[in-house]
Amino acid sequence: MLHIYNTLTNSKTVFTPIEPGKIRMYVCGVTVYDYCHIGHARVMVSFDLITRYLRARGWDVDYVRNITDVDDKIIRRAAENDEQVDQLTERMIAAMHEDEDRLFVLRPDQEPRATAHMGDIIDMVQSLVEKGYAYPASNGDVYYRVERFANYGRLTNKVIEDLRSGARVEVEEAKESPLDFVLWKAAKPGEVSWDSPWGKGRPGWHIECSAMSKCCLGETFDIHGGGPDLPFPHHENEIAQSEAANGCTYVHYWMHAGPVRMGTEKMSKSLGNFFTIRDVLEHYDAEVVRYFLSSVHYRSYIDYSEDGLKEARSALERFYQALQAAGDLSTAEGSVGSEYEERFFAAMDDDFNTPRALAVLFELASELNKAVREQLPIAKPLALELKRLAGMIGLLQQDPDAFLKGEAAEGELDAEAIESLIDKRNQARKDRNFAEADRIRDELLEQGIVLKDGREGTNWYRE
RNA sequence: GGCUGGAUGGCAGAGUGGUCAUGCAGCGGACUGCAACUCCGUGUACGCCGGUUCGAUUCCGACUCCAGCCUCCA
Repeated sequence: MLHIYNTLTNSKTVFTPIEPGKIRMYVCGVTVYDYCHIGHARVMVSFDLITRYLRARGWDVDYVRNITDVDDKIIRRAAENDEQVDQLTERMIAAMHEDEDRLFVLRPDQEPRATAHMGDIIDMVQSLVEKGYAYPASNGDVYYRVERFANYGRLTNKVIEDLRSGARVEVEEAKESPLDFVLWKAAKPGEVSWDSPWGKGRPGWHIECSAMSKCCLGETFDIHGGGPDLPFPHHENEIAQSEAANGCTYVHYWMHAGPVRMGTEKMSKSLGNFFTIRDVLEHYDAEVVRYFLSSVHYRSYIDYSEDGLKEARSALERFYQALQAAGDLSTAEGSVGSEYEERFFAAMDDDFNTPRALAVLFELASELNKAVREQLPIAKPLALELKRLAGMIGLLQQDPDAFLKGEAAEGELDAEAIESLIDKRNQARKDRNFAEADRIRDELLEQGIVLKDGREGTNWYRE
């Protein structure tokens, strides 16, 4: 039975869908003014693995992740770059898709963009104004009247009184209360804008998610997810908007990924201590990065480190070496019973516990290695099972040779050159000229090529 | 200050009221011409102080420390 940790109740509970067999899930996506960093990658990979797993278990998942393609930061960055807002956002969306593809992240079923939903956004603001939950202010903005919403703060256990006394924001004079947040921002001269009943302007950040999730998934849906910095105020404000406008429960399960840290601090744009996905992929294989992000439970913090990435590389080498040793699986068949599958499912059903699920896969790899070593017929079925289960979380789907041998980078030996040296070495070994054989092996090792002599000749891989 | 999480062996990281996580690294052995891979074996781990219990790393309470949110940020 699937259990999910719900931020709303701060507890793990049995997942009950609104409609049997179906899951409607909305995840807050990226504001596209810059390249995605590893923190974004964590959210992408986490919800990708969750979606893949749920589908593998037979759920019909409708996965929506929005793109925020208009906001202050985008406008500012476009001005700095001296380009149009939509030029900048198209560029960044393309880059994001490229990053995702490389990380084996499948596209969401729907990727709504704020600029394509202006009508829905304006309708919702209008409805909030009509119901008295929002008001147009003297400066042209429209604000949400936070204190009018009785349940405000329920998601993050905030008390209105505390928020009011702790308000650090400069008091915007046009607001009735410092807690009120903006639904519609009046345009400044020269800014991109859309017509509305309150004049030219653009949406505040929170309203787009309320409007787009309603449009894509309905007024009430199953799961809403996002990064660690979204529960307050973003998701709290979404609840206030949607529940006030629609008059019904917004979301049943709230899921939030944990932060990626650099040293002991959160990796974030505002601290400037971040690595973009493309920076990291310059130096590490994409599946290594994906494995690294999957090797810690999605809700825990994860420390970004070179050592962590190297360890992820070692772990994947172990898996791929086992798969490689099992040989060609294209025509293999047979089953290995349900023990591994059951334990893998039990781990994943427990709030998507990937570290526990991976431990099961390591045991499977270990048994596979034994079977290969002893040339047992169960070897290929074990390998198939390993690949099948790992595939449910988006891992181990590459060809083992491709992963282990990798691509020759600039100035590195290519496969042909390596194999020719291996032939020379094997001739030397045959001649029992071990000094020469070892010299060749050391020469290859200096290039990062590790050799492995087996029954059927010499194999190699890149470190 | 308020609200959330967390503190596990050399490192990473699960979990559990009393027998094994798992991976990396280390050590011993097998295999190998020697290695690598693989296999076998190998570790007085559970922040601190009390309490409950026959027994607590696991439950309860206090304490210390760390992180996230409370401001745009995944």
